[in-house]
Amino acid sequence: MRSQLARKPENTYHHGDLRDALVKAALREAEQGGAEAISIKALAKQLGVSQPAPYRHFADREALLAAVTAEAFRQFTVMLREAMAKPSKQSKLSRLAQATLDFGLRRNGIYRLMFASRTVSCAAKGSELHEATRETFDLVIEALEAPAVGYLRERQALKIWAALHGVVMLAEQGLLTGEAAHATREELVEDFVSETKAALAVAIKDAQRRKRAGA
Amino acid sequence: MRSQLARKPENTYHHGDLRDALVKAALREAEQGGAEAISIKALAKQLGVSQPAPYRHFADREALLAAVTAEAFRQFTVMLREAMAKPSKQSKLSRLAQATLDFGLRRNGIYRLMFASRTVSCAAKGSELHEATRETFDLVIEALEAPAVGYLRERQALKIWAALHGVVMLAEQGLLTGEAAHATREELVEDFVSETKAALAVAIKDAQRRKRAGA
DNA sequence: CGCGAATGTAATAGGCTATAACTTAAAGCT
DNA sequence: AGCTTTAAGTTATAGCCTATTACATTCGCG
Repeated sequence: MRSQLARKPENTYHHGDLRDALVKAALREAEQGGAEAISIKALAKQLGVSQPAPYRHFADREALLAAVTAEAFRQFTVMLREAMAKPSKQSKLSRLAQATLDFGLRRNGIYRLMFASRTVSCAAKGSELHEATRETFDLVIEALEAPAVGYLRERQALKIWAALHGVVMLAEQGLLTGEAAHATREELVEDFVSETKAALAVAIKDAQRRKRAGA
Repeated sequence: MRSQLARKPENTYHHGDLRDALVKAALREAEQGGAEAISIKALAKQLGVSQPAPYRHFADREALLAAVTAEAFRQFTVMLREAMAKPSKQSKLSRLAQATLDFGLRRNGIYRLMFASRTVSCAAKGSELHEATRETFDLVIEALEAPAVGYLRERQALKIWAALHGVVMLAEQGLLTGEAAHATREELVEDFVSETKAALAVAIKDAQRRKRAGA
């Protein structure tokens, strides 16, 4: 198998691994401009194949976008895992949160593809994509480092996950820049992290008290 | 001036108010499908004018999108004001929050145009669009119904604003549906509302104590 | 009334998606 | 090895969309 980003060599007929090369190249295009920046024709040219060649691997543009988004989720998940595994003074949750913020801003085109496009919300319930989003969310639960306490752990995970996405959104929109901000993105994120930890601590203590009372 | 949504009458040369009609019609198209659903050609046909006619009013598609987004912000702001003004047992903040959620889900295509597209983040600092986003944010501050306490009021506004956007995002993505959710969107939003009120109350008491100590 | 500016039209160029019909090469079978 | 099947790529082409150019019509103001 040949390198995935390579152009087709001049005098060969087959590319070698066009499908993968398309996804990777599309991901690079989407980094800044989002889904709109992905053009099948342009990708084909870039990789040195004819325009219709990509259609051997993807039924249409939507199918390519779905594959790209799934790959984006995989990369995102890997990145979060690394951030959580890295030894640090910060808590796992804090590291996950800051890593999410970083990803959302640095690779915003891809981030929008993942969290603000129709591609995902249209994904069927059992689809590769839908599973990928749940897997990422499971990572958030893991980052809480809390025992299961009824449904409260999932709820806290949902809440901080939502809050993080919101911070990325506002930051990208320019509401968190300039002198008007009164708080950096990182500070806001840490606020949410602390609140989550506090709420979880209360929930855990409550659960223990109920357990003792019941025993 | 003729009705803004009307087609051009059969035998007239001028439409009457094409610019406005284009914006309104585009807004209707974007309601479900977002920016991608807006086609200048299709709009022209719909309104009974030739394809190039819209270019008399907008330099290019981007310009139309910007105008549509600005109009969307105006409608959004009006809607929030109405929700806040309506007499209710709920607090202003709660009503603003639930109204935001409602708008974000019901008119998701438009919502994405407003909060998750490049159109806004590319808007210059003094532009119509940038001002519109700030105006909306000022409404959030107003909804807090709290006195200015250093920068803390703005910070709380930013936080709940971010959280609300995150909830819309997750809901649209399907993470808040099904048995797995353990919390409705509305409950999550109310959680954030309560936390914001609590945090503000603390901040206000703190400020008063500092004032007394200083006096 | 008449003229200029605003607004609309027809014709056209160029980019993109997607399909159809044909070609090449790789992989499997005897 | 030689034949066949199939995966993967090519050329040609249709159709939609954006955008521009050159021309036509109407509105409104002096």
